This record gives sequence, C-alpha cells and structure tokens, in this order.
Amino acid sequence: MIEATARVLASKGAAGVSVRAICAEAGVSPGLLRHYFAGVSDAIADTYRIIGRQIAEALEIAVEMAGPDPRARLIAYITASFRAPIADPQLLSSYVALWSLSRSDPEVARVRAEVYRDFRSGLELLIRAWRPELPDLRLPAIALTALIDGLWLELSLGDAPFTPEEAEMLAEKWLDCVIA
Amino acid sequence: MIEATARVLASKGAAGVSVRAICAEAGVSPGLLRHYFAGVSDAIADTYRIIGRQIAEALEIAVEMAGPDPRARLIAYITASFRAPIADPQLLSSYVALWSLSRSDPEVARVRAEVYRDFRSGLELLIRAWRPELPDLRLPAIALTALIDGLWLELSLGDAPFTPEEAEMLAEKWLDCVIA
DNA sequence: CATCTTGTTATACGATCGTACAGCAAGGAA
DNA sequence: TTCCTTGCTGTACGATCGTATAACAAGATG
Repeated sequence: MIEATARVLASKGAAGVSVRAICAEAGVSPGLLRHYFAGVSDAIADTYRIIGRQIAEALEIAVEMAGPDPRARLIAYITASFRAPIADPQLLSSYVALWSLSRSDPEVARVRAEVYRDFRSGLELLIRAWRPELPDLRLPAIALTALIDGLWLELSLGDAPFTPEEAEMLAEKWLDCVIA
Repeated sequence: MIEATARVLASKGAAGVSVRAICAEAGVSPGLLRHYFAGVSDAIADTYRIIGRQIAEALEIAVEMAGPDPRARLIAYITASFRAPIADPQLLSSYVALWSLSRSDPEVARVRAEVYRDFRSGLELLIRAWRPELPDLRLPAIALTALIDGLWLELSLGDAPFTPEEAEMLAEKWLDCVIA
C-alpha cells in the first residue's frame, strides 16, 4: 500500500494523490486505506517515513562500503544520492511531490523535518570524523544538503542534462570548497 | 486574478489550488476564471510566466545596479535570489508548488522549461562576459542553479536556519569553486 | 461448535471539484 | 434609441473527492 502511494505520488504528483488513486494503484478496494491509515495524509506521511528510512539505510551501506578513510566515507555519503538505489526517477518524483505537500500538510512537514534532521546529523557526524577541528558544522551541512537537493530537483524536472558522474564531481568539489 | 493564483499556490500548495479557491481569493465569482483562462491549468501556467518575468526583471535590475565590473555583475545576478524582491516567502512557496505541478502538468512543465532556460542563459552570458576563455558553461550554470534552488527549498520548507547573507556568501564561494 | 477479531469489499452520503450556461449591467456603435 | 460586445454573477450538472458503514470470508479463540 505504501509502495502504491509512492507510485501515485511519482506519477500524478501532489495534486493527484487521493484515496481512490492509491487503492486503485494497489489493486484493492477504496475503503481499505482507512483500515491501515487514519487518512490520506497519514498514508502519505508514513510513505515519506518509509522512503526516508530506505534512503538512510542506503546511505549507511554506501558509507560502510567506502572503507575506513574518513574523507572517503564522507564522500560516499554525499555521492550516494546520485547512485542506485537512491538516484531513481520514481523516488525523485515522489520527493518533489512530498516537498510540496510538506508545505500545506503539517503531518508531512513533521516527517520531512525528521528525515532532514537525520540526514544532516549523519552528514555532520562524518564531517566531524574527518575534520574534528572545525567549530561550526551547521552551514557546511546546510550548503551540502542544498546542492544535493538542487541537483535532485534538476534531475527530476529534467531540463538540465548532466550525468551522475558529473553530479558526484560537483558534490565532491563543493565539499572541498565549503569545508576549506 | 494571477496574483490571487499565486497567493493560493503559496498558502494551499499544489494540492489545494482550484478554480473556486482562486476566485474566492480574488473576490470574484467562480465562473470568472474561465473568461480569462482556458482552465485552471492555463491560469497556473500564466501565473508561472508572470512570476518568472518579474524575477527576470529583478535580476536585470540587480545586475545593472552592480556597475560595470563583470564579476560584480555575475555575483549580483546570483545573490539577487536571496534579496528582496525575489527572496519573498510567498514567492518561494509558490515556486515549490509550481515545481511539483510541473511534473504532472505538461503546460506548467513547458513554462518551467522556458523560465529556467532564460535564467541559465542569463547566467551563462554573465559568466562569459567575465571569463570568455571558458569552453563549456553548461555544467557551471547547472551547478549554480542547483545550489540556488536548493537554498530556496530550504528557505521555504524552513527547518535549516541560515541568513540571506550566509546564502550569498555560499553562492559566491560556489561560483569561485565551480568556475576555477 | 460458537464467537470474535481481522482483512477486505461494496456501497452510500455529503462536500467539493471543473465546467457549462443563462442572465445581467454597462458602455460603445449603429 | 437600439444593438452588440464585454465583464461578471449565479447556478446547475456530472464527476470525483474523503469518509462512514454494512456485509462477508477466514482464521483464531473460546
């Protein structure tokens, strides 16, 4: 059901998501959504939570596969957003819709705040492991998050052609620039 | 009417925009929208077009006020996105909603492509005036646009506190980093 | 066996949606 | 004056929305 919600979010956008659309996508009766969720808003928030957790797990795996070097681990964390399984067209589309919904739906907004707090705290942890002497990690973390989100946006809305490799190169360059 | 559409887009998001909401916000009868527009999609697209033109004019003014130095003009173009009148909460909220809508509405998507093409071509023009020797301006323009959009997103969804001055500093730093 | 929860369907209700249309007020053209 | 366009209102229609609820199948529990 949550997978169906993500698919509807990706295909029909924030304006097209509805109880009936989700249940039709899941191949079940329209009434079933309210057996699992308090409402459509709750279903969307849970979908956001699941997606956020999947991304966090993918990031964790990418960091572990990078080995012991602190800088390599940090770069892996940043560039994993442009590799599978995170760099997925459907996931990016869902994300844009969720951004929009989080502006009008307080429940979605709360989940978004959680997801971003976790992402940024993971980022700050890795930066601190690499450069323990840096006093303030707030602005670098914000800057890196902004670039990643901006590149995701361009990938999803898709009129600015660039490759994942270029995105990774840019992210790495931005890291060196914003940390130095 | 277009101002009312922008206000609804900002306050109710992509999912809450409707003929009746727009006309109620404008203080007119619900039937009036279809006298001026072919439909709600057309009204939203026109709103996007007007907003894009206002932003373009504000950018042009910022560049002119920066004087003759090519680098100062380029920096003015980039940092104007974080100053009045562009850095406006309602405008940013409308923008996030329009991003989402452009993924499901072909007409809005077309306008978005126009607006971004114009923004990037203005950016590339200023870069070329500053550094005529650079061969490829595509990736730097994409990178700068991505950072600006990402910072806009964080400003609008607003759980990452940073000041406009910090945003300008980051944008300037990113420019030097991505051009060098 | 009877009962009770659980997953699921089907349907119905009121609200709201986009759209269509008839009508009215006003102003310029004849 | 009459007519015709234009800006705008009000309302009505069918579709779709979120939600509620009755019904049913099946498995667990007594």
